Amino acid sequence: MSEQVEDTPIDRGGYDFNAMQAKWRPVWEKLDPFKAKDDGSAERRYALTMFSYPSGDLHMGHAEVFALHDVLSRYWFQQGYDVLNPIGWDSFGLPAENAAIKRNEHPATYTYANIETQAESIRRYAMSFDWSKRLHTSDPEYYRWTQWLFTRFYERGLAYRKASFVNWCPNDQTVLANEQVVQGRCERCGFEVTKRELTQWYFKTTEYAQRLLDDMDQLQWPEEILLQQRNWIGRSEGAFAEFQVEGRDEPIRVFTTRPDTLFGATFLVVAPDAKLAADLVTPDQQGAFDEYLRAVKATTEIERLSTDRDKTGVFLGSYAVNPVTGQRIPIWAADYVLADYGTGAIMAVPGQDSRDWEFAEKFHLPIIRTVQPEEGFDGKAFTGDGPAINSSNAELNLDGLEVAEAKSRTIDWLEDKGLGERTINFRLRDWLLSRQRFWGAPIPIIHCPACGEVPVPDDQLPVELPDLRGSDLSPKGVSPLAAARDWVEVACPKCGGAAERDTDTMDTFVDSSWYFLRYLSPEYTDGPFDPGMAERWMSVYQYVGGKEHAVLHLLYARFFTKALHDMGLLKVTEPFTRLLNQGQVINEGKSMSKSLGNGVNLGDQLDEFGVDAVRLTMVFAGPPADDIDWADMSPGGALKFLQRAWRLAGAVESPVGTDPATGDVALRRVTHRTVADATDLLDSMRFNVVIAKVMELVNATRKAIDSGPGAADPAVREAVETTAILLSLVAPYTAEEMWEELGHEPTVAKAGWPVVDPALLVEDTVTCVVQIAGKVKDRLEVAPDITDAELEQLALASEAVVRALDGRGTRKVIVRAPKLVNIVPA
RNA sequence: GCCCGGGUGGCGGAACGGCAGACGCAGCGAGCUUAAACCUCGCAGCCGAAAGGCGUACGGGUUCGAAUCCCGUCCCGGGCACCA
Repeated sequence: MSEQVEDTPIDRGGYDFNAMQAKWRPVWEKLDPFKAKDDGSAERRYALTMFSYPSGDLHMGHAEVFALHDVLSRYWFQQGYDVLNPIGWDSFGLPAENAAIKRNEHPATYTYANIETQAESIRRYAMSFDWSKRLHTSDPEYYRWTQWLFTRFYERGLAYRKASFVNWCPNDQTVLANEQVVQGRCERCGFEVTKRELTQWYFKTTEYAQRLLDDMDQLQWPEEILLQQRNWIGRSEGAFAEFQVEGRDEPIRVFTTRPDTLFGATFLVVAPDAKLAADLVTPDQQGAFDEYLRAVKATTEIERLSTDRDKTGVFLGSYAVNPVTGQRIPIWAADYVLADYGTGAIMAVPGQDSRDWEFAEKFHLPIIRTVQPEEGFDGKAFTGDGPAINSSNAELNLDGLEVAEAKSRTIDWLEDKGLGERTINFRLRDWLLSRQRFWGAPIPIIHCPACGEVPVPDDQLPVELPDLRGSDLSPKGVSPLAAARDWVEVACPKCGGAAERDTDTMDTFVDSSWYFLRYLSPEYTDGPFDPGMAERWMSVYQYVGGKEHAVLHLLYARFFTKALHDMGLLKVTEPFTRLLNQGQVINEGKSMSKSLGNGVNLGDQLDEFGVDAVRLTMVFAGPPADDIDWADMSPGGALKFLQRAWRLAGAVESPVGTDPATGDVALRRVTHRTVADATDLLDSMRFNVVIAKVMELVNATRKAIDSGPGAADPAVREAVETTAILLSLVAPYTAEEMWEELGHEPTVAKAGWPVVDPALLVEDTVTCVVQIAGKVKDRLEVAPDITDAELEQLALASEAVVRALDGRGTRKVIVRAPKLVNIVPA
């Protein structure tokens, strides 16, 4: 498509976006208008966009999120807020490491080269960032504080190490957090995830589960994201219940949401990979169990998760006793029970649970219904509500009770007997944060044979990465750091004896869980951030970014903020008050990818249409949250509009400073109405409609010049100056050029938001619609202050109404002066 | 399977329960031009010559009045998915 341009150069009528871009960039860089003042002269607003991962140059997705983010930031600048709008890079991570292996160099080389490329592109894209706040998470000055925070978490027991079966990506050769496993595949590379038993570092996110739920009502976030987080946290109310095991002192504890069905518990199931299973297996079942466990470990997550998969399991040889029936019930191991949810053991109630039913059917275990299914129910397990049946013993009688009542009676009984209690369980797991890769912040822990885990003292931070490159970094299943012996071997900070550094690095999501705090004071050396700055600027007023981070970054950042609050480091408990999720930029109905070959190169688009036209296209495409199919867009149309707007500036004939008061009232009304509408629309983030309104203003101004009061009318200057200011949010180069043409000094970015004269929002006449039975029959031009009675009379006298009524009387007349009359004929 | 979104012209999308289709793209016509491009102006949901009728996925309902609210159905997109 770019060939056309080369063949027949389009006459831009003097509008030359390349020249504008070259002309204004240095001027703006000198003026540096977007630095946060922090002097108390204006209300503060922290505008944040998700920082970039430096994997290459900017792409179409960046172009969209930046365009939307910049509209808001520039809008607030124009309104006079003291805006903090920082930019930085999430510069640790695997791609740099993989590139370094391939090119036999240090990951930093690739990383910082890409950062420079992106920084240059961002400047060209005319983003209103405060560059003095710039940071990179891979700088030692940054990760020093990531490590400092880790040790604070460690001291409070919020960071700990444990062995368990963890998600392992065989391709990236590292463990993954739960949140990074999507449909059984590695979120990053798409490889099938397997399980490995490893000792890993965790953050205790579960300790904050309830507060993460509760504080959601402070957040003005898309409901969709809140819902996803709610589901992810997965609160469920129920009870623990204890089952005595034959020949064992310790009972088995299970978690159930249906304590009312206890009478129907005909067997127990434990997770095969839980320690409990190994404890319970009897010698004669040992062989069968070992074989089963081996098979379970060999299954990939994908297989395990497939719903239509047959239930598998093995009898452990032991028996427990149902506490209400006294029945002897067998204990099985099966992989439909998860080791790390609840207690890793369940009471199976096949009558009321479809998974248990399936299992019972397959292995010929008894099924007892304890809830009366509704009339005509022909299914298997009945999971609905209904009266309890088969549920009584000498002490407890549930028969006839509805589920809710039966639940609470059972729990009361269990608590009474010391056999269990009411509880709440969460689906959320602790956050696995250690990674066996190089390009990340080293975990600041020293393992000492005498003292155990010893956090690196604050004055020895940062623990800098050793200089490894090329094949030193290739994945070996253990961290590459382990091979750097002179780095690993250190003196224990406590006893001075020989000790070793922890060789894992932190998940890059740790870096991004607090970067918005470091932005406040990136040079600060007395702590991770300046507490005064945090008090003045937090929480982030508006966060803009993609919804792919719904349960990853956004949940982790919330967790960090709460933990920091509890440590007394932060006043606020939530990081981001408002959230805007932009859609994706796709092409021809599919997301852009190399394999599909449907990628659109941002650089090409910018070369062909210019920065302003691309930004305008992104903003005008539709509601910010919707995906943009680039194939449906017309950056050429956006460019045409910008030229049309720009030409207005050259047409204005009145001198700068002309008082608009004597100008053409009709055009002035359009101008002021446009500003009023745009203000409301921007406040509700309906940017595409704002653009439509500006287009209408441009059209009205053109008409005023050509066939109205003419180019010398003061209202024309007012309209064009307003256009320039409104356009400065989305097309800064064009707007600046117009502003200069109009006789002003740069920069239009801080010209100030136009003031609306309320008197000009009142129209002379209003179009009143006259309907008969809801169908429009006539339109009347009436005074805006017409009374209901007058209007009704006028409407009934209308020729069209008389014709349509055709002699029928009126049954009812609804009058909504001055806009509408609806006549209901008899 | 469960839970969310969403279905409006050829296309992207507008529309406090009150003129459906603003604004734009593509299209058509006119002016300017030797011609074209650019630019400016105009037309444009569908059927119909017109009057008029029909139209916001489909079927019902509430209402003086429904794209908008309620119920049911279908389709598309997304999230979760053995969480006891």
